[in-house]
Amino acid sequence: MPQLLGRVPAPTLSRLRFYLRCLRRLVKEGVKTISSARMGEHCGVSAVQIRKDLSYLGEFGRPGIGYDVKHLLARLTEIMQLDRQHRVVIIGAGNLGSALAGYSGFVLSPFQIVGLFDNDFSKIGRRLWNLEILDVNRLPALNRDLRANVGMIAVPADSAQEAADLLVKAGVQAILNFAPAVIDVPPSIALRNVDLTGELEVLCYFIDRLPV
Amino acid sequence: MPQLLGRVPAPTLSRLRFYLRCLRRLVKEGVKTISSARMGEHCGVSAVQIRKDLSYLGEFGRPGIGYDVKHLLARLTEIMQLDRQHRVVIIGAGNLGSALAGYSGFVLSPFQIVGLFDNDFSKIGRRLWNLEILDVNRLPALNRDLRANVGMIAVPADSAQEAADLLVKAGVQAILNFAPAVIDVPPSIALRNVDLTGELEVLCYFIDRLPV
DNA sequence: CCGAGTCAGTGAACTAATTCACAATCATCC
DNA sequence: GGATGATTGTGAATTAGTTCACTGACTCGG
Repeated sequence: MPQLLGRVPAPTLSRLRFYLRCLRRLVKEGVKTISSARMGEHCGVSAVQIRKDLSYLGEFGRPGIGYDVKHLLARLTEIMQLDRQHRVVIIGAGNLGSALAGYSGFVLSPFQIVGLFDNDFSKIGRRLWNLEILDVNRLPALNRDLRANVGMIAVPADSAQEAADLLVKAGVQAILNFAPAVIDVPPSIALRNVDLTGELEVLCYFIDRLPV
Repeated sequence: MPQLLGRVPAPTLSRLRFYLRCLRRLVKEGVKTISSARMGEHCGVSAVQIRKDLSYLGEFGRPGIGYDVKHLLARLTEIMQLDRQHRVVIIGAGNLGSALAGYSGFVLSPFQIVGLFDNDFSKIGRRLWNLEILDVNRLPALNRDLRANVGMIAVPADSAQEAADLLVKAGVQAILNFAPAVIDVPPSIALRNVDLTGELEVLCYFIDRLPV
């Protein structure tokens, strides 16, 4: 495992997904090579920014030509560790949890939903998208078989920390938190937050304040 | 409308939602005043950072005391324009769109879902969460009555730009895009993107690369 | 009313990120 | 095979964001 962390700026890492997305489309369209300038147009990032970002990860391009689409995609996929399957459990079988469990974007992706958990006894035992809703308190025990390494938290803010603790105890390595709450996990576990209403709120700030 | 834009750094704006969230909880708990240090612990931001952030928006605190919780909450709410109702339409009545339409976080919030649209004739006309699913092509016309000023895009990447164009034509002022695609809107319209699989992908980068 | 302790606000120093400017590389055409 | 135009990779300059260090306001206890 190349220890690329620390040298790679966080904004660069966030932009990498745009490049991945763009490259996948280019592969589908049969495009063989692409310049940083052209790719920049596609994903709304300056050409220099793309070259700089990629330079943190290695040298992929050829002067005068550009980047080999397939090769760059393969390398980035590898660096992002998307070349292997990730087994995902979801905590919270409410609206959001159910939507995530059935999200079509996961088919043909390296992410496979292997478990759906809740603490509501009226939900436990029912089936959803071919998954049985399981008792969240049994998660650490059940994960010996499930072998999930990624967890998604889709519970109300009050129980988010509790859910996180159970995921940690279950041994996942990465957590995506959708609850509008600050949660605490050991430093060795990767954590990112997605805040729906938060994003909406920030959006409102800009209303009537943008240049025409 | 105070023209606070441009002077306020984007990261500050993103952190504001943490402060809002924290203040709302403090109000509920009956806390009267709070210092930047204490608030920092609550929302995982340094005390100086909080003071600096707030200093971009005005002077809210009193030396030796801290911030008056209710007052600060009211002022931030006003600045973020969350003191008025926002009318929201959702495009895409699939898994994600349905989950958003029924999201419980919106009750008692300034966001009210007033319309749910799709282009799939097998869905149009059906009801979901007390909303009739409407033909997305009629959105610009129907929004004269709906009067939505915010739109959420929950369609596949292919049709995201199309959805955005319809929202613009309908006259919304802000768009929250959940489709994994780069979309283009006039500069006067606020746009933010939420990228579920993208976040998951970035998360994977950190697996096995975090310090123990 | 004085002294000790708390805490907001902020210019200055520092750190991180982006953009600039340009040398080096490569295909192509004549 | 040398000139031309395209394009990468990167040190240097610039810009943006964060943290430091300190001033001055305020409370409280005696």
